[in-house]
Parts: sequence; C-alpha cells; structure tokens
Amino acid sequence: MPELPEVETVLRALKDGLPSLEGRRIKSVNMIWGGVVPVEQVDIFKKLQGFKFTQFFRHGKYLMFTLEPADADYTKNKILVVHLRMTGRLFIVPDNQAVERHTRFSVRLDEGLSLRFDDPRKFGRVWLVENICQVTDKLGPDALTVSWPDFQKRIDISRRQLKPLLLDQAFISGIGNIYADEILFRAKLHPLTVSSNLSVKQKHHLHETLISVLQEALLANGANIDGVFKAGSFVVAVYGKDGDNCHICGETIMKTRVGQRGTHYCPGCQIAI
DNA sequence: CACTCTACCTGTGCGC
DNA sequence: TGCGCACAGGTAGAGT
Repeated sequence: MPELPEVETVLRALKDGLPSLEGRRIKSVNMIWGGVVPVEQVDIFKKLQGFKFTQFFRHGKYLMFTLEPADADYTKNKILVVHLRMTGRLFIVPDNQAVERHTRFSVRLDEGLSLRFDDPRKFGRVWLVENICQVTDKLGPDALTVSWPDFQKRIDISRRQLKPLLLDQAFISGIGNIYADEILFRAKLHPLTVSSNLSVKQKHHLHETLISVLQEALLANGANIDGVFKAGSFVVAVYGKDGDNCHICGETIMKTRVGQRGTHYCPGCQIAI
C-alpha cells in the first residue's frame, strides 16, 4: 500500500530514473479500463497528443505532473494527477512491451517509451486539473515537511484519537495505515490516546517522530512487509506483527480495530493517556 | 465538529 | 482439492 515514502520513491524514479519521464512528449493515450479517469474527462485524455511532461510534484500521496502543450503556451498547461491508492503502480516500459492483465492506463511517449498505470484492485485514479491547488487545498500540509509551528497549531485545535487523526489527510497529508502504526509505536503513544490529552512536549515528540520515521522509510525507498508489500527495505516494527514479541520490551504485539482500521500496537511500550 | 458506516475492488489465505 | 468467505485498505459521501 503506497504511502508517502513509497509515493515519493515512485516520483523520484520517474523524474531521475533511466529512462526519465521528464521532457517526454505524449504520442497517444490508451485508456484500457475507463473507470480509472472521471467520466467527464475521458474525451480530454484522448486529446493530449503533443503535451510534454515538464514538472513533477508530490503532496501527501498525490502525484502531479505538469503537462505543457505542443505550442508551449503555458496558459494551456494541464496537471496530470495520479493517486495509487492500494495497489496502483506507475512506471515506464519500452513501448513495445505488452500490456499486462492489470494495466488500466497506458501513455505512449516519444523515444519508444510508454508510461503504464497498473492496478489490480481498480482503486487508483488518474485525472486532470488546471491548478495544483485544486488537489492541495483540501489536504493538510505534507507530512514529510510539516513544520513544528504548523503541526502544533493543527493538533492544538483537535480532540481526536491519535490513530484516526494521523490518517486524516486534511490534518496532515501522506500517512496511511502502516506508517500511522509505526509512528505511534516509535513515539510510544497509544493509538486511542486523545490528542488534547498530550502535553506540549509529547506533541513535539510526535512531530519529531513522524518526520524521522518517514525520512528513514524514504531513505530505504519504502517499506518491506513480509508477503504483503515489498517496495523498499524499511522494516516495520508493529504493522502485521501481532503475536510477535516487541523488539523493545518483549511484550506481545496486539491487533485491534480503531475506526474500522486494523491497528497494531505494543501494550508494553504504548500506554494510553 | 467528530464519528461511523458503506461503497468501491480483487488477490490472498483461511477454515471446513 | 475445492469451495466460500473474510480480509486488506484510501477516499468520498452519506448519515448520526
């Protein structure tokens, strides 16, 4: 399940990898499963020939690419937005490589390349906006770069359980179920603890911890979870580890449900406040 | 405002 | 072996 570190890894691969998507022009768009784009945008996607990938952005789990038209009139720029959701993958292949079973969307590029969007569960989405703000306005600040004053301001007006709070993309953007559990474990905070019960020091520690966990995961190119998800090499401590012994205190890691979500925690390390 | 529930999907892995 | 079913999860939208 791609969360912020995995999405950033995808972005860097497309931007800095070989081959790179940067500067590539669209020759044609092949919508293999129409449900991947909004119904009202299907026709627009068919008219993207000549547009060039120029700038790359990420905010939370949203990938965004500036498309510049063939006549270089920047007033006609479009932003391609991609959300991988659960099982989406975005990557470049040689244009002659066969489309796979779960390929939903394929963009033929110049230089014999093709941008593919594969997604077994059909949760991922691709769409166009005029301005990045149309995506970011409904989101909180990016979790990797949120400042302490901004984080403090936001958590100070909240009275919510920490787990659903971290998952709320309007609070801060980019944390999913895996990293929410990992961050709370590392910060030694119980998922059911209510944010307004934290001291300033504890809030500060939560902010520091969430940034360091995400940075570490990014350095490892994402998480590696036995048999489930193996994007990079970041090793999780609690997610999916229920029944195992905590590597800090030795207590048995528990799994419960918080707000309909599977939640893993160590009852020894994480005491509810 | 905070929360809960449901729908959207399908591959996986369990119990019988 | 095979069948059926629960489960996984991000987000939108509706309801409490």
